[in-house]
Amino acid sequence: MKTISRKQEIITVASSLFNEKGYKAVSMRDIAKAMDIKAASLYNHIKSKQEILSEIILKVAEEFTNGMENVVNENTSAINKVEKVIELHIDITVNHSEALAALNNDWMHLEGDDLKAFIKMREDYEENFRIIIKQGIDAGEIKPYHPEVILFSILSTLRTLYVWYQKRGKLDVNILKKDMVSVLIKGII
Amino acid sequence: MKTISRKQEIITVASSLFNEKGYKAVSMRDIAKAMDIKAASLYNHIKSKQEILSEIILKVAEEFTNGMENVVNENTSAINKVEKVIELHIDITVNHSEALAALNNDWMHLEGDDLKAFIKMREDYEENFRIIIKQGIDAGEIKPYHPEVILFSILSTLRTLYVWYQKRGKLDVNILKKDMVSVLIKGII
DNA sequence: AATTCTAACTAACAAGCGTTAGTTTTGTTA
DNA sequence: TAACAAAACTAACGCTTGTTAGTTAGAATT
Repeated sequence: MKTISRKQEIITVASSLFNEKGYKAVSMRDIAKAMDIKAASLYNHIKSKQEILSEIILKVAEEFTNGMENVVNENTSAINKVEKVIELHIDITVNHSEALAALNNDWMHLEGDDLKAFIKMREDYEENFRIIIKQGIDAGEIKPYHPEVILFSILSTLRTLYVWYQKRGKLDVNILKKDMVSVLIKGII
Repeated sequence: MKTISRKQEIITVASSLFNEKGYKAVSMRDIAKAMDIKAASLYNHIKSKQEILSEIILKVAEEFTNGMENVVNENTSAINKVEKVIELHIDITVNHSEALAALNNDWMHLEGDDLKAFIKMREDYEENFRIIIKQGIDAGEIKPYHPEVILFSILSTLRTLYVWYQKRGKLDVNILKKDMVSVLIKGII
């Protein structure tokens, strides 16, 4: 089906523009111009501007949710799970760096059920991470700092990674994983 | 002069709204409504919406610049300087948490010289931090990880601190400093 | 009491917004 | 070659945007 691929094209172009200036600062005419068509033509492929935003955000949000689900259900040490979460973030960052801008900065412009779904996913994700860290502390694998501070510190770094990845032109994924795991883990064990 | 204080009031209210929804999603009518006046009345005190944004952003940006200047010129170890930078971020976060939202997410909506000035300040700031870290590595105080990864990791955490500070209701500043310094420093020494 | 200043107001503007309706072009299939 | 579907187009809609002009009410100063 051609329509689906054209829709995907719109979403990709929109992601890139949202990444630069944010959802509210990008008009349908901006998106159209970037594709060399007129704004009205976009509506042959998508229902609304909102739909573009929620497709961008919820798709990656689900990747995070599924990835975290897998990590949680693995039968390994807490430290190993943290390592897996770091790698999950890096994989998603490398594959969807522009979508992450919308996810991080424009999620509040989601509406209705999409907004609710996103917030729930985000809360669940943080809670799972929190549990992993607490288990690590209880097991003596992780230093007994305040878990909230550890969670915040690691998650901030991972969530902002997309900015740096875009700036410092496309580093090698495996080197990135090794370095990030070192810096983020060695501080807490 | 009363005008200055009324202008400050507008800036404070605007900061709060920008913090919630972002610069482009907040209209002059929104700001006015939050102050129980009409949008046109705002222009008795400010020149434009742009002016509100640049006053919010450049004021804190200068605090960062000055703070970093002081740290760089101190005569102590690199680790001690990193510690001072962390404390600088925490102090600014505690005093201007809502302005930091604009600084982090809406700086690209600055225009002309304001935009240029901001970008320069930001680059200089990062460069100063980078130099401190490199000196620490050379002196053997800091582990020889890739300096860029250390810089990115610490700076991401510090820059996102305002979000967590707002969420986890106003923690005690001194405890916060102690915890952050622990988690961020102990990982790299 | 007259004047000046401050800070609000109403009314309106031109431009831009997301979106719809109806039409035409384009490329593929019967 | 005629029919059909996909994807573009033009034109317009109602609404919101930042901002200006001109006016007015109240307080402070002369």
